[in-house]
Amino acid sequence: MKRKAASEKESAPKKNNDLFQKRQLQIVKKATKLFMKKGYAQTSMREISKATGIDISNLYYFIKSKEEILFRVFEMIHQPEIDLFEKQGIMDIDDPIEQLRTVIRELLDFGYDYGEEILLLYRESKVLPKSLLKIILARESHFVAQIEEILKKGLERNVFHFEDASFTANTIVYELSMHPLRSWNLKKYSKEELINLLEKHVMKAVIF
Amino acid sequence: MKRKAASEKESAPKKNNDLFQKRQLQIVKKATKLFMKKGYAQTSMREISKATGIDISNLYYFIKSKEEILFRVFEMIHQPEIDLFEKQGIMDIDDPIEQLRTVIRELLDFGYDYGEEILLLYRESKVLPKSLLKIILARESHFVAQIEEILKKGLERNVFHFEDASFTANTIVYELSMHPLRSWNLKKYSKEELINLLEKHVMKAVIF
Amino acid sequence: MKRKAASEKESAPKKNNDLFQKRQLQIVKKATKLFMKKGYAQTSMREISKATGIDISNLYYFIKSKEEILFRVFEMIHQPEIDLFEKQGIMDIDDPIEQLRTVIRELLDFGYDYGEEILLLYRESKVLPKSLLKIILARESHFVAQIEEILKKGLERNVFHFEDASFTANTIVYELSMHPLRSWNLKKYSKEELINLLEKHVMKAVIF
Amino acid sequence: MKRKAASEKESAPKKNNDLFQKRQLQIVKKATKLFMKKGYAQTSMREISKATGIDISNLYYFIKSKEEILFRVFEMIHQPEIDLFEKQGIMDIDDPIEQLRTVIRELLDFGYDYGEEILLLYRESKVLPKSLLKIILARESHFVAQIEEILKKGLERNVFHFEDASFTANTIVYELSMHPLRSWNLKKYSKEELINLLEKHVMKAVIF
DNA sequence: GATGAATGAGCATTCATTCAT
DNA sequence: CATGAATGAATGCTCATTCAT
Repeated sequence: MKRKAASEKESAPKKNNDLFQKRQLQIVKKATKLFMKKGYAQTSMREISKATGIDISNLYYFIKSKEEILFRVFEMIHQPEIDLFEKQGIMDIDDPIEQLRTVIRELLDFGYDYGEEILLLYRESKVLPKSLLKIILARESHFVAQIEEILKKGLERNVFHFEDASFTANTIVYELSMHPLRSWNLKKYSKEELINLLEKHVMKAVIF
Repeated sequence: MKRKAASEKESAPKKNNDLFQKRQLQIVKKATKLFMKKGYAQTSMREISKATGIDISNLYYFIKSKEEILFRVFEMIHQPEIDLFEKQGIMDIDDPIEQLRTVIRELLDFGYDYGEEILLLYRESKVLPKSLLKIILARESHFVAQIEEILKKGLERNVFHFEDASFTANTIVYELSMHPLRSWNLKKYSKEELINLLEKHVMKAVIF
Repeated sequence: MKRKAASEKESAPKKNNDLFQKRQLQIVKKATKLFMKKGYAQTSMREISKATGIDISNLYYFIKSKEEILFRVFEMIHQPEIDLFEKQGIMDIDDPIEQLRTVIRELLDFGYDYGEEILLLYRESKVLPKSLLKIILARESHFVAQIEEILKKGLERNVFHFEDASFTANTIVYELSMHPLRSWNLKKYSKEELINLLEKHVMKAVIF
Repeated sequence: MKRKAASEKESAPKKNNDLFQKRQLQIVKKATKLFMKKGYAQTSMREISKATGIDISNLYYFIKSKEEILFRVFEMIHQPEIDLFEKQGIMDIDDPIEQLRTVIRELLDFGYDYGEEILLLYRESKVLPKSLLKIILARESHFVAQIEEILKKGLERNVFHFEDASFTANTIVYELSMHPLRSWNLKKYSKEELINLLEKHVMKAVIF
């Protein structure tokens, strides 16, 4: 129902300065919360304006369109996943079992805390135009590929057993989102219980 | 002036006749397609009107609100899942392994064909008011409970091994939705390949 | 989908500036005329938009709802009545007869010129929600109370005679609205004739 | 906002029979209640249909339009006023004072009991097209004229004193509607108190 | 007499976005 | 950087009324 093509304004690369980026971040963060609570379509720019305290026309000084906000929300959600591999030095762990276990634990932890954000990702992707959606999915794929690598290494060293590395990597990533996507049926488990159960479930799938 | 309170509207379940129900079905079916393609919020009643060929005001003769359409869409999607257990005589199979395998195959098949519908379910549930959402989730829970039963039987007979029946049942149901939810990363697999891979993955999780 | 609850809208009393208030006044004034001519329910926002030359969506920038317009119409009609006592120094007149006569003359004059507005008040009050209606009625009561005071003073000084001050004050106020409410049967009288007749009628009721 | 001219259908004078008129009455009575409670514009034909239990399209078999219902409502409200003079043999009373007093008492009594109906009359007259409104107003005028006659007789016999018979008759009729029109400010009085106060007020105006 | 289905115009309100200052 | 005002299109929904059976 878009009003107009986002129109590639690009007008103002003038602001690389802090304030500009700070404001953008502020907008995206508040928007994330609103989108999670009410859904993207049900959240109006006026509400984002009110929540941030930034006047509605000024809002458009910092972002090009509502769509761009959603895109940046998605970017922001992905960031921690990406950081994971870099910051925690996971790729440096040699033992594949240990390595996978670490990834899983970290991700489950993340998935538990950022449940709503992940849900948002699944729920509202459709809103994005193909071009932007592609960027998001590419990030995801890269992430899956990293897990695939770990799996392959384990397969070579004969500590993992499974048929198809790519499929298995996907399964693992998918399972890590189980809690956010099905939380209503998992309320009876504590965070620790759930993480333990899922960890075992995933490891079982690759070990035997 | 606020729209009239939704009250006083219940009144008329007078229409049990064919045409009425046929029209309702027609509306819900077309709406399903539109919702899948564009998202619920992005689909207007006018579009549904156009797609069904039913005048917009007449549309409201058959359904109470846009929300009701979504609810009925969800109901309709759930129906085949529910039928599964009843129509296929699955609950009559004695051997748990055989029984679970049958359920999985049936469900995967279903999940493959109705991918977009399932996606819709995950994506747009949030739109429904709590009261209606509860009804949808109750159906889901019932469905999960049936799988849990199979699992428990297998556990008693010592052919299945896992820690927590409820959790495992949830996992299985969740995995069955993997294809619809992550299709973009699974395009390289044929339907058969995917079903085989998933079947093995699930069975592995309960057998060992 | 119900219109959003009226809540969260209060937010912005930010605009004290001229244009904003000027526009509001412009809207209310035009609306008054339309409401008088066609009735509140029969006047659409589109018509108000057209009459004011303010785009319909911009209209909503200045007023919250059609209902609010009606409320402001009522407020505006009441204002001159209220001003009467303050501006004309009526409360400073000592002689009750002279004082009452002045009030009557002023009000009749007002009632004659603002006949349609008063009619509107009687006709459309029902549209307002209780909370707003209360505000309107409170103003009326205050006005009646002021006349009651005059009457009581006259009673004490033994120049007025009647049974019940409150009732009589109400009667007087009511009679002042006679022309607007029954104009169709009073067309044969000129403004002066009518004012004279009514003045005598009212004075008679309190003097003897 | 009328949809279409009432279109002088006239199609069916076939039904002079009881049932037809009974149904009409039933409709008008229920409609009166709804109009009083919610206002004419805010009452939909669907609601009238529901309240009467008569199917909405069948409703149109008995009445030509929503407008006609309102007209008949007005007719019905007027009827008792008209009956008054005939049924009670008021016109046969010789003494003007006694006669006027009787009229007043009867009318006040009526006005008290049918307050809401009278209010409806004042409130919604505007909805009627001129042609129908004329009929209603003619009835009113006839009614006023009857009171005028009584006044004139009293004037001739030198028991009444006032300047203008027509004006005074109008005033009296108007005052008789005081309770319905200003009930919010008169709640503190009982029916008897109010009738007594008003009776004295009116008689005072013609006697001295 | 009664019913279900249809019609088409209309409604109040909200939206994302832009412009001039 | 910030603000008030404007724009124009869209939205979900309801209306009085009529038609064919």
